Amino acid sequence: MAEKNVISIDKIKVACRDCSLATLCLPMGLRPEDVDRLDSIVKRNRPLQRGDHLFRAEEPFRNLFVVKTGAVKTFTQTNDGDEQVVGFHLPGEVLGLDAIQDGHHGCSARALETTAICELPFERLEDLSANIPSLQHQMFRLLSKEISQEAEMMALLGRSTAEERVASFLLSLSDRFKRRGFSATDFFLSMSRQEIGSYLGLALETVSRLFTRFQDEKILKVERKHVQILDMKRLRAMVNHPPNCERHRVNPST
Amino acid sequence: MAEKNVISIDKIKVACRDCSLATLCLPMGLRPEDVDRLDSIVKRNRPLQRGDHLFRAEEPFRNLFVVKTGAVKTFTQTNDGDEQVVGFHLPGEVLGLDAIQDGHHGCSARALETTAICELPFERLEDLSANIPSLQHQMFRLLSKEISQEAEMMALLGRSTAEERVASFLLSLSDRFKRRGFSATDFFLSMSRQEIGSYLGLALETVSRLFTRFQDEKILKVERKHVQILDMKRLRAMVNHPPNCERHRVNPST
DNA sequence: AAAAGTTATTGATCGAGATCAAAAATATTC
DNA sequence: GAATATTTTTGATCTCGATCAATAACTTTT
Repeated sequence: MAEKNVISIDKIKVACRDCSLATLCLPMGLRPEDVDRLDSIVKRNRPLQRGDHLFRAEEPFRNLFVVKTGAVKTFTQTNDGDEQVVGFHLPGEVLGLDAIQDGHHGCSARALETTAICELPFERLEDLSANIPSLQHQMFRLLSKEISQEAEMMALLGRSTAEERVASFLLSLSDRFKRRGFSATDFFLSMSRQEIGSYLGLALETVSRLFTRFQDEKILKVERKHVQILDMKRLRAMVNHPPNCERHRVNPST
Repeated sequence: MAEKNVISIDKIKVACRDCSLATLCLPMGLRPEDVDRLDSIVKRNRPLQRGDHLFRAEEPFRNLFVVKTGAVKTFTQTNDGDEQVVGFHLPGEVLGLDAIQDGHHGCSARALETTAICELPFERLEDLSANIPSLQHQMFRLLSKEISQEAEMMALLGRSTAEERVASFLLSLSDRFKRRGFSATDFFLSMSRQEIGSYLGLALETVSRLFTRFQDEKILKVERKHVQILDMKRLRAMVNHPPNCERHRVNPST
C-alpha cells in the first residue's frame, strides 16, 4: 500500500490546453491562443499532502487557486474556538474568490487528501482579463456562480431538515463527481463526519445516524468513507419534496 | 398623511457624480471622467411602489440594479410553496449578481417600500469594464464582497442560536444604516417579522419573542417596525461570545 | 501483533425553537 | 368610522436534532 499516493509529476504539470478540466475551469469559452496566454501565468507547485495548508485566514491575498486533483476544505474559526467548514472543493473549482474584496483571506484552506493545485497571480489575471474580453466574461461568470451556489446553501441551511441537508450534500457530490468523469453513484468521501456536520450545520452524530438510516432504507450503501447511491430517485425526492408532507390537510376549511 | 410617499423626481435622477451613494456604490475608486462614462449607461426609471417586482426568478438577466432609496427583498420559492427570503437590499447595494452566471435570475426581487432604482445594462457594463481597469477591479471587488457576505451568512445559519441570529441581523442593519448617514441606533424595519424569520431561518414567533426579550432586558426598544438600540455593547456581545458559555468546565481533566 | 490514537456508530436524555392556537394591535377597505 | 384583513404578540405543547456517554471499528505507531 506504500505506493497508493505516488502521483506522476508529468500528469500534474499538464498545460491548460491539455488539461482535462479545461471545460470546467477558467479556460472555458476561451480561444486556444487565449488559453495559452492564461496558461503562461499559471504556477504549478508540488502537490500538497493531506492536512497541508493552502492558505490561512487573514493572510494577504495574492493568488487564486484551482484544485487540479484531490480535494480541499475551507473553514473559519467559530467564536468558541473550533472550526466551521464553509466549503469542499473538487478538481476544477476555484478558491480564494472571497479574498479579492479586501486583499485578505477570509478563511483557511487545507488539503483533505494529496492534492495538486494551480496557482493564478490575481494581479496578472486582472491585467489579462482587461485584454481578453472572454476571460473577463468568464471571471464574472465564475464569481457569479459562486454567489448562486452560496445562496442555494443559505436556503438549505435556513430551511431544511437534517435529512434534506444530508441528501442535498450527497447529491451535490454525486453531481460534481459525474461532471468530472467519475462515477455518480460510487465514490469516496474525503472528509470526516465531523467535517460534513460542520458544513451542514449538524452534529456529527446526526450525519452518522442519517447515513445509517439511508442504508437501512436501501437508498445508500455506506461503508465508512465509501458511499454507493442505490436509489437516486428517492434521494432526489427528499430534496424536492417538502420535508413535512403532512400539510395536505384532510379538513378543507377556509 | 397622504403626502408622506411623495418623492421628488429631481432627487432620484441625480447623476452618479452628484450621488451621495457614490462612495458605497460602483463608482467607488473611479476617476471623475470614468464615473461620467459609467453614468452614461445608467438608466433611472420612476420609483417602485411597495410590493412592485423589480424582477422575477427565471426571467432573463439583462441588467444589474442598484437601490438608490428605499429597500428591496430578494426571495425564492421553497418546494412547499411559500417564499424564502434570501436578502434585504439597502441604498447603494447591487442586485442581480447571481444571474450573470447563466443569464437568468435565480430569485425574485420586490420593493419593501417606495424605492428608486438605478439600472445598469450588464453587457454595456462589461464593455466599459474592459476599457476602464479601475471599473473592472471594482466589479471584481463587488462580486467578491457578495461572496464574503454570503459566506458569513452561511456560518451564521449553520452555527448560531436564534438569539445570535437576531442580534446579528440588527447589528448588520445598524451598521448599514450608519454607513448611509442614518442613525445606527434608531431606525424603522421595512420588513415584517415573517420576512425576518424567513431570512434568518426562524419562525416569525421566535423573532417576535426575541424582540420582546431584548426589550425586557433593556437592550432594545421595539415598537412594531420602530427599533431603537439601547445597549449596543450587549448586542455585540451576543454575537461575539459563544452562545453556550458553559463549556468552561470546572473539571480540568485531560 | 499489541498499544495508542482517531473516527464512526449507537443509545439515552434534554432543550431550543417549531408548531398550534388565540388574542391583541394595527392597517386597509368600504 | 365600522368592518375586514393583516401583522404581531403571547401562551402551551411537541419534536427534531444537540448533547452526553459508551462502545466499536479502523489506523497508526511501536
